Amino acid sequence: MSWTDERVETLKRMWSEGQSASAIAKELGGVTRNAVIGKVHRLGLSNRNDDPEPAPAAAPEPVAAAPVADRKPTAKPAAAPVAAAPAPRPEPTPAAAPVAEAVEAEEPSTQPAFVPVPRRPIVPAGQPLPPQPSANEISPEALASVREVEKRAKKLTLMELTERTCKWPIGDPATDKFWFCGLPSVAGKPYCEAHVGVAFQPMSSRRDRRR
DNA sequence: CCCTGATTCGC
DNA sequence: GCGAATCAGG
Repeated sequence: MSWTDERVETLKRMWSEGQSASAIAKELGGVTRNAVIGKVHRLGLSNRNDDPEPAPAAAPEPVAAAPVADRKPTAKPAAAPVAAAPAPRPEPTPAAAPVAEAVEAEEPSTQPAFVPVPRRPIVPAGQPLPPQPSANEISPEALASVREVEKRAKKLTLMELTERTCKWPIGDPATDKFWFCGLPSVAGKPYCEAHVGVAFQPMSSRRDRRR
C-alpha cells in the first residue's frame, strides 16, 4: 500500500478528528499504526495545534553535543515549549459511532449543521439498575458468582472499556457509585466469565425456571 | 497486559 | 519517504 492522495486525506481527517493511530491504520488497511504515526510526523501534523512554526527563536539554542553512539539513551530533550493551553481533545465518544463512514459527500465546507437532538435527561429518580435481569431467572450459582466477582471489578469508566473488558454495568447510573466490571471478557463476548453466566442462558434453562 | 504517541534509522 | 523497532508513558 502506498500513500495515495486519498489515503493521506483520510489520514489527515481522522487524525484531526482525534482518532488514534491504530484506529486510522485499521481504517486504511495495509498499514500499521507505526506507519500512520510515521506519516503523521512527516506531514508535520504531529501536534494538534496550529501555529506554523515558533519562528526564529532568538536564543541560539545550545545544541547537545552528545554524539549518541548507538541509540537508546535519547534522554528526553527537555520538554519543548508546550502550549500551556489545556485545549481539550475532541475525542469522539465511542458510543456514538459506527455509522456509515463510507459516504464521501465532498461538500465544500458544508459541515453538517450540528443537529441538536433534544435529549431527555433519562436519569430516573428511583433505583433502576440497568440490565440486571430479574433475579428469579438466574441460577443461584451464577448469582453467587457474580456477587463475588463484582467485588473484584476493576470499576472502569465508559471511556476505559475496550473490546476485551467486561462491559457489565454495576451500580446506579444516576449516582457516582456506578462503573463497569472491567474484568477480562470472554473471547468474543462483551462480558467476563461470571457476567456471561447471567447474561446468556440457554432457552431451556429459562423456560424451566419460569413460574 | 492493554493501549497511546514519539523517535530513530536502515532501507 | 517509508515504517519496524524501540522508547516512554497511561
